[in-house]
Amino acid sequence: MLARVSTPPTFKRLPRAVREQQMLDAAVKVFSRRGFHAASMDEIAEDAGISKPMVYAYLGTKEELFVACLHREGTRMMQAIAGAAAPDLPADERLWRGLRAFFGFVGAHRDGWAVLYRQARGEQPFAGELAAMRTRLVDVVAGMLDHALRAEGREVGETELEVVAYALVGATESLADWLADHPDADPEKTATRMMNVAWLGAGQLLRGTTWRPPAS
Amino acid sequence: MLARVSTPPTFKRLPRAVREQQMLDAAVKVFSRRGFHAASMDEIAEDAGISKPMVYAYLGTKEELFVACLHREGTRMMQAIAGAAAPDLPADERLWRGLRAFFGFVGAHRDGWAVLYRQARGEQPFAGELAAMRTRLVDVVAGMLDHALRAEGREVGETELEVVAYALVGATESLADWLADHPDADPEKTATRMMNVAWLGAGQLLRGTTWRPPAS
DNA sequence: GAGCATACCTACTCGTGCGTAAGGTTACGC
DNA sequence: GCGTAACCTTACGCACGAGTAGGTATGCTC
Repeated sequence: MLARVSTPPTFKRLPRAVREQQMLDAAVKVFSRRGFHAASMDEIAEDAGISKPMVYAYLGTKEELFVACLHREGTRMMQAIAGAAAPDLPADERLWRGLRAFFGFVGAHRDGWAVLYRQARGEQPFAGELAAMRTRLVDVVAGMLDHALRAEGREVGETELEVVAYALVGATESLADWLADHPDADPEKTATRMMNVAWLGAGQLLRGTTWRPPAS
Repeated sequence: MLARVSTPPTFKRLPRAVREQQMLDAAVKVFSRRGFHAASMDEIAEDAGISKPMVYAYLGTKEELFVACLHREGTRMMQAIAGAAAPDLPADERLWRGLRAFFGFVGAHRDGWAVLYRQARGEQPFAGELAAMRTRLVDVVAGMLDHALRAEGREVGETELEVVAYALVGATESLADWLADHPDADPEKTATRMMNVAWLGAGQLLRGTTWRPPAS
């Protein structure tokens, strides 16, 4: 009450949709800085310029809030990538565009997405959420490889394909981390480097060249 | 006291070194099942067949305990890999042996190491610990690539090298996760697959072949 | 300008789990 | 056979943070 006197005009009453976005912004920021567990609802509320019960009223429990963050950021990323992927282009062109979009997105949301991603990997409750996104990505990549293979009349076992896709996605994530940790690095250039590793490696595989273990 | 009567011979007094290993075993098990935060010291103590204050007396706080786990498992892994790396072999042979040792290790410690690794990525307090191990790995790989490059009279910028190494390490970790999630998958085969992607891709790069972005 | 819904707050409860104090028991040296 | 040191216990203090109860202000509708 006493404090109220000094801040009468500060409290703007805002519509729900706006406040929800502010809360999500704050949540992403705090979660990414502190990690899921170390982040407190109080801090998120304070950072959003609002009180804690409002967060509960709008976004639910802490876990639900985190999932909401994951969804918003994940959806944004998927859209950014999907927007760049014209399905009737040659495989390397599609891969290139996808990678460029992906690294562009990570570069623009450094502490946003990459760190949420890191977070969600460990925490049991969200392993599922994240695994789903990852699986979608792997499937997309595997599909692309498969498509390119069939176009050349070749074919490869399903597991084989999945594993290669897994490796590529892993390499890409790893470079995304690297990018997030190097604020002055160029996303475009990073995408090119990834493309080099991925395409030369995968390209060889597509052409039927394989490496065989020595007889040891 | 009453309970004591029914269990007089149960309590073996064991030397510190033995108990410490038992505690670490239990800690690795519980941390990997529950995750760092969800794991409770009580459960770890119970699983080790000992009471909580003993854990504190020997291994210190929860964070210190986790770091101790990380160190033990990390050291074991590094040794497994180092033991397989004769420095005077050709680069692809060395890479192959390293990968085989690595996947062999992960295969043998599925819920041990791979999951701790996943854990440590997110949690702020351990980002440093893990980053150090990762950096060592990246340096080893980068050194190998550099060595192979110079042998062919070629040379590449330092960042370039680091990034490629980063991508390879990321892809390898990703496959390690895949392996940990597929209990009946063959580590040897997984290593071969990784070798395919890595070596064909890196091999091309070594030979000077590079992919260039289209003029868009 | 009464009524009603929505935005928003302060100030609590309560569980959980880290870390510890204080004391009991076994082995071993002398 | 007795001290002493290491081993091991039960039982607690205490902080922190998720989630809530209950109340106040604001604006919109008729």
